[in-house]
Amino acid sequence: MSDRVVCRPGGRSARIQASVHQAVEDLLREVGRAELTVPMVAARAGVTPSTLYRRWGDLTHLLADVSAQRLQPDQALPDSGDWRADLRAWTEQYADEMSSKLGRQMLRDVISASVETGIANNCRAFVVQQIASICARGGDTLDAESVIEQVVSPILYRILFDDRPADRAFCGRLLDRVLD
Amino acid sequence: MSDRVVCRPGGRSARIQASVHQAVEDLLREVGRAELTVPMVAARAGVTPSTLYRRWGDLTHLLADVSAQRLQPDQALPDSGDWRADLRAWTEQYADEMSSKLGRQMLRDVISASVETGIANNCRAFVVQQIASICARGGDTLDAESVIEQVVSPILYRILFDDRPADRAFCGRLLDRVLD
DNA sequence: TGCGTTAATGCAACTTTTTTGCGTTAAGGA
DNA sequence: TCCTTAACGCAAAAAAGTTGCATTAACGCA
Repeated sequence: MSDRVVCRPGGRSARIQASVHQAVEDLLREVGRAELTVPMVAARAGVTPSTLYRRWGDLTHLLADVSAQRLQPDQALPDSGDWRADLRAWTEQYADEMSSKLGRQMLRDVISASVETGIANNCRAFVVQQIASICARGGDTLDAESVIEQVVSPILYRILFDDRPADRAFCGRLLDRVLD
Repeated sequence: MSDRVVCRPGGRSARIQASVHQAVEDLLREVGRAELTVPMVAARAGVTPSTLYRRWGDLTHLLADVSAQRLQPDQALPDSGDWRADLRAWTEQYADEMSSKLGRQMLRDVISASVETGIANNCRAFVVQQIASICARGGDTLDAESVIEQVVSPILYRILFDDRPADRAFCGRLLDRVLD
């Protein structure tokens, strides 16, 4: 499973994991999520399907694992000197990224796997950390928790449950509210 | 598919749909979501698996269909005379329902299927309608959209991405904010 | 009511995916 | 270097998913 303790992470295991992750990312672009299968990933990665089934359980958990890792290494936070502007920029980029087809798929996979594994909690922690570091620039007059509740949550709700887009205007309205 | 136009809804089709839905609900309680399979549902419902594959496509869409229907016929909204109290009661019950294991599974299924079908949008519409009817009691001094953004969204974010519970205290804090 | 049309289902053969047992490989430790 | 064993490859078996064709029964129409 994706959250298991890797008991023997040296050489081979790490090599296979990297190969599999790469295969998933490539195939997601080439054939799309709907057509993706475990045997297909295995063939591309040069391993037997049984390896994937044993390590990740099923396609959902494998995709969740890849997605969770993809969610981590965003680019470094830009610092314009104006923390409010930085927060605006971060929010708009976040909304944009999550609204994309790939972003929605990642959300879906992470949520699906999260019912048992709590992998989504890690993604949240990462987002909190990014927001907190921006808020710190403003002397913590605004806390990350408020941003999560009043900005991030409504954006994700839009993406997941609403046909209307989480566009710039929407983000701006949410930010105006939380920034007093 | 769940959102297809039912061209011939009379007699048999309706009977099969009811039988299948019932089978899903029963089996969800008996064996749980993880062990549920299409052939299992088919056997319980007394139909062939191919019927399910043809009508619903796969297990995810079938479960999303059942979940979406389950989300609709809640009990009638209680009217205590105090619309703010009604909103509080509705919110707490909603959070409670969605926080349960079954609730989280339903959210997961609806979201998963929603990437293509937009079935989640229907669920949102229903929630909006319920909230709006409560807000109407207060002369629309509060609009449903605000409640969605500032109360429902953070609750669902908690359930989906956070280990901490969406408990009474949390709901209360959100409501206090939106009620000025 | 009776009849024709055809959507929807049942059945069975077939393909693909998933599981499982067992032998082999290679990482980590003594 | 050797030993232990986690992780993998392979292949057989089980299960799930697909598809073509025959049958059933809903719906429209006279």
